[in-house]
Amino acid sequence: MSSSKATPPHPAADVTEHVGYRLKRAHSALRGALDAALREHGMSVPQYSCLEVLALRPGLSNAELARATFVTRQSMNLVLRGLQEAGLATRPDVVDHGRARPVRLTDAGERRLRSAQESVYAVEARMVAGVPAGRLAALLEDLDAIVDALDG
Amino acid sequence: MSSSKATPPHPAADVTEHVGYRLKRAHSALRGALDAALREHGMSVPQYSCLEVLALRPGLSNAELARATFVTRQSMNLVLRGLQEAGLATRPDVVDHGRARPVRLTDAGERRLRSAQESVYAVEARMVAGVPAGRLAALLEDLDAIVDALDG
DNA sequence: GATCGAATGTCAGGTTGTTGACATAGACGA
DNA sequence: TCGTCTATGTCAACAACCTGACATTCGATC
Repeated sequence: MSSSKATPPHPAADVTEHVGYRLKRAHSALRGALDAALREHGMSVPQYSCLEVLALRPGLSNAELARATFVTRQSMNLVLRGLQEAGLATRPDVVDHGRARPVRLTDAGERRLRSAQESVYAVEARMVAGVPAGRLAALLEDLDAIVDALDG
Repeated sequence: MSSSKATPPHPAADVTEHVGYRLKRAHSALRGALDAALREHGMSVPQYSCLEVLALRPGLSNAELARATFVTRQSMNLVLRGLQEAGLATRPDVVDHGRARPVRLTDAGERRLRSAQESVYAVEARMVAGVPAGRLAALLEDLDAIVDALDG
C-alpha cells in the first residue's frame, strides 16, 4: 500500500465514504437535474437563483444578491447584465443616496420565474421524495450545522 | 404579492427553506473551506480530488476519472495535464490495446497527496463534528437517496 | 471639517467547467 | 467481412466563477 495514510476524520473504507464526497455528489446530481430542467426555459441555474432571490427580496443590490446566492460580486454582476439584456430585471442607472443600485424584476422576469418554478419544484419534489419522510427536517438541520461548523 | 405562486414541493416559507438551497449552501461552504486548506499546498480542489481517486484506484483512464469526480472528460483532461506538468501523475503516450491511457501517481504525487490529506481531513473533521453523533450515517444515506432520486 | 474604514461597483486576467463536434479504437451482430 | 454501436481522447468556443486591484460612496471618528 502506498498512500491514504493520513488519519481520516471518521471510520471509512475510503474517501467515497466521506461526507464531503457524498455532498459533492449530491450537489452535482442536483446541478445536473436543474440544468436540464431550466434548459427548456432558456435559463441557467445562476440566473434562476438570482430571479428567485429577487422575487423574495426585491430591491437587493448586486453585492447582496451575490452573498445570497454564494457567488462573488463579480459573478453576480455578469448574471445581472444577462438578466437586464433579456429584459427580466432592471437597475436604475443612478441613485440619489448610496452607491448600491437596487435590482427589481420586470413583469417579464416574474413571468419567466413562475414558469421556471414549475420545472424546478418538480426536481425538488423528486429529490425530497427520495429521503425518508421523517428525516427531512433532520437533513436540513444537519446541512445547516455543516455550514456553521465550516465557516461559523 | 406578485410571484412565487408555483406550488413548492414541501411546506416552506420561502426558497431558503428548500433542500436544494441548503444543499447548495453546504456545498459552497465546503468548497470554500477546501480551497483555503489546499491553497497552502498549492493545489486546487479538482486536482486534489483526482489525486485522491487515483490513489484509491490506480490506472484509471481520463474518462473514468472524470466520472468518478463528477466532471466531464474535457475538464478532467485539463486537470490531468496540470498534474502531469507538475510531475504528480503519469500517462503512457501509447498503449498496446485500447484507446484509454491508464493514469498513475508518481512518488511525488503520492507525497503531495499525503500532505494535502492532513489539511483536507481536518476540514472533514470540523464538518463531521457539526452534525449530531447519531445522525451521520443517516445523513450519508439521505444524500445517496437524493442522488438516486435525481438521476436514478 | 478632515480622515479613516467598510461596503460597493467595476475592470482585467486566469482557472474551471460546460456543450458541441470530430476522429479513432474495440465489440458485436447481420 | 462489413456495418453499427459504444467508449474514448481531443479540439474549439463559451459560460461561470474566482482572485486581485482600483475608484467611489457613506458612516464613524478625531
